[in-house]
Amino acid sequence: MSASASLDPKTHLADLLRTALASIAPDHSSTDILIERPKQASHGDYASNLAMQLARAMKANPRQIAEQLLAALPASEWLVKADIAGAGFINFTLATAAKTQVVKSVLAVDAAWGRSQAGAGKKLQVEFVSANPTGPLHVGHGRGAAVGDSLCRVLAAAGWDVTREFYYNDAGNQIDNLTKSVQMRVHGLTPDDPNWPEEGYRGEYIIDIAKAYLAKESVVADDKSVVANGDPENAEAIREFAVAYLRREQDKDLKAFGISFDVFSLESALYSDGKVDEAVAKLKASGHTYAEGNALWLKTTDFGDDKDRVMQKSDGGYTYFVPDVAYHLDKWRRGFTKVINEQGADHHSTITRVRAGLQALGEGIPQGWPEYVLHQMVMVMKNGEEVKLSKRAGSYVTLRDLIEEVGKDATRYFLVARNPDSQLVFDVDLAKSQSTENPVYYIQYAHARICSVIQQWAGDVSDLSHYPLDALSGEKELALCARLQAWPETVDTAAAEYAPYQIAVYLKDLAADFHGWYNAERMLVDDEAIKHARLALAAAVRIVLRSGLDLLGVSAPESM
RNA sequence: GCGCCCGUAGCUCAGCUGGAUAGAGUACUUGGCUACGAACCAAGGGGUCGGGCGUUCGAAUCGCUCCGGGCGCACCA
Repeated sequence: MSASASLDPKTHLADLLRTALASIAPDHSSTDILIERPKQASHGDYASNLAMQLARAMKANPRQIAEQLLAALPASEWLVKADIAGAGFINFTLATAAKTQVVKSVLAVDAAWGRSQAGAGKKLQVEFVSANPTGPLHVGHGRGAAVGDSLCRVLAAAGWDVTREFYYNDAGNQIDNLTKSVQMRVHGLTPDDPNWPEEGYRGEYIIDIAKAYLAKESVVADDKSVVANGDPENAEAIREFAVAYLRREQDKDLKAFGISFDVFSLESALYSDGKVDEAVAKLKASGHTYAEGNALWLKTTDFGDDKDRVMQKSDGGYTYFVPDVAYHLDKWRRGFTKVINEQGADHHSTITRVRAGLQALGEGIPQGWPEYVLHQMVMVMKNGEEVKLSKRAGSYVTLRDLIEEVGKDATRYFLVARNPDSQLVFDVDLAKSQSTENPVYYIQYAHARICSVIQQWAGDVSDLSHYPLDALSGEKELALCARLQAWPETVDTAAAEYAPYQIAVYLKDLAADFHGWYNAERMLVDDEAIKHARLALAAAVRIVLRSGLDLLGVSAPESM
């Protein structure tokens, strides 16, 4: 085979077309050449709409342009034929060898198949989950965790140097409410008590914290150990203990979910380190602030907001976005020229404000920085009814419940497999009672099946890459090859669009292609050439299934 | 009222950045284990892509406008 063997068919065809284009219309040689896979087999293996794209610019009939392109197309061993169809499509039919070579490519590089250098090793930070330490993680946090972590994995596969960060809002009113709530419980009072704070947290877990505090338990959370003081009157001690206690619980849940972070940032540290004061001083010096009605305002309208925002309240305290600005200035100074914040859509209003504040600083931070991935709300259905998520009311489904009842793999798959722009209905009953019908098992089953067959073959998997693939010629086999061929671009697209759900979609298709083939053909047949070629294909599928499941944070079991 | 997101088969969702006859799963109706794992496969019915107008060779995809649903529009975080 010629040098073309090192390329994938799509790139090869684009190169051929580019050569032809340069020869017939040098003026338009910079036109983007799009090669796509037709939905219908009768339209060939690949198709290009180049002639139609050029029609407008060249003021000519697309079919005539297509004819000229074909006449100028260099010969290729991979190309069986290229013909013109419809309004001016160019349909390519490839040699079988061009379609099956992907199996050798996959086996040669193993898990590296699908990894790219798109990110060029540049630093990138993803902040996700960032739950307030005021209660256990719920399903919404779970979605953020599943999407954020998977996004990190996909970006890393695409060549980025990824840092995972969790930001704790461990200061402010919510923490005061938490402290009051725990203190009430320490005194044995219940939410029915007339003195119970209106904004207090009513969940059962508050009782656990109060008990642990009175028992003078010690809590180790991430970076420090806190021993409960036990004094019912010491609000500061209660606050410190409650926050540490809940951070520990959240850490446990995240660990059970297969998620870890590189950096934990604390809002309280921004105050104690003087970073908030510094940001405020810079904002004041920028000339974008003004005093009105005993408060200090930031002219966010200078940066696209629809109205100005208060940054310092008349009681002297800062509004919540001020520490956010200080926090992001810190991110910027840490060298992250690319930052993605994964949050619930209810945080949408902060985006404009934080970006406006950052630009007002005059530090040269770009307009669109940081970037955001917002996931829409998760609606939890139980017993056919919607479960309201309210920490204060104390009725909600925790992430821990889901992991224990549905399993880590199914929970992660379910929460990541959908476009974050769409609302998610998590039917707990369905997830529990019909867990064997969850698509994640369908994908894992394909992996386990391949493992089983290869085990029964009892040969050396590393030999498979040396056998010829000529025996692969069936429709299902070639479709499977085409699917494998599409994996690297699937990863790249998912990374570029911050859309890990596309990995899940791909894996379902890959598993379906495999199951269909598996039921139609036997692998362990007497004919050695056929057996080896089919095993090689299966081994390649297994590699991609593993890689893909890993990107979702889902395990790839060898038996189920 | 303003901003963002969504609306595709009974239900849950894809749809490769504007391509050719809109696809999966589920549910329903059939068929396939003395064959490498039936947690699987094959076949069938099921659609005004929320409605309308526009942009062009071509629209589920882009623009405008209605309708419906969600989330935000604090000197809360």
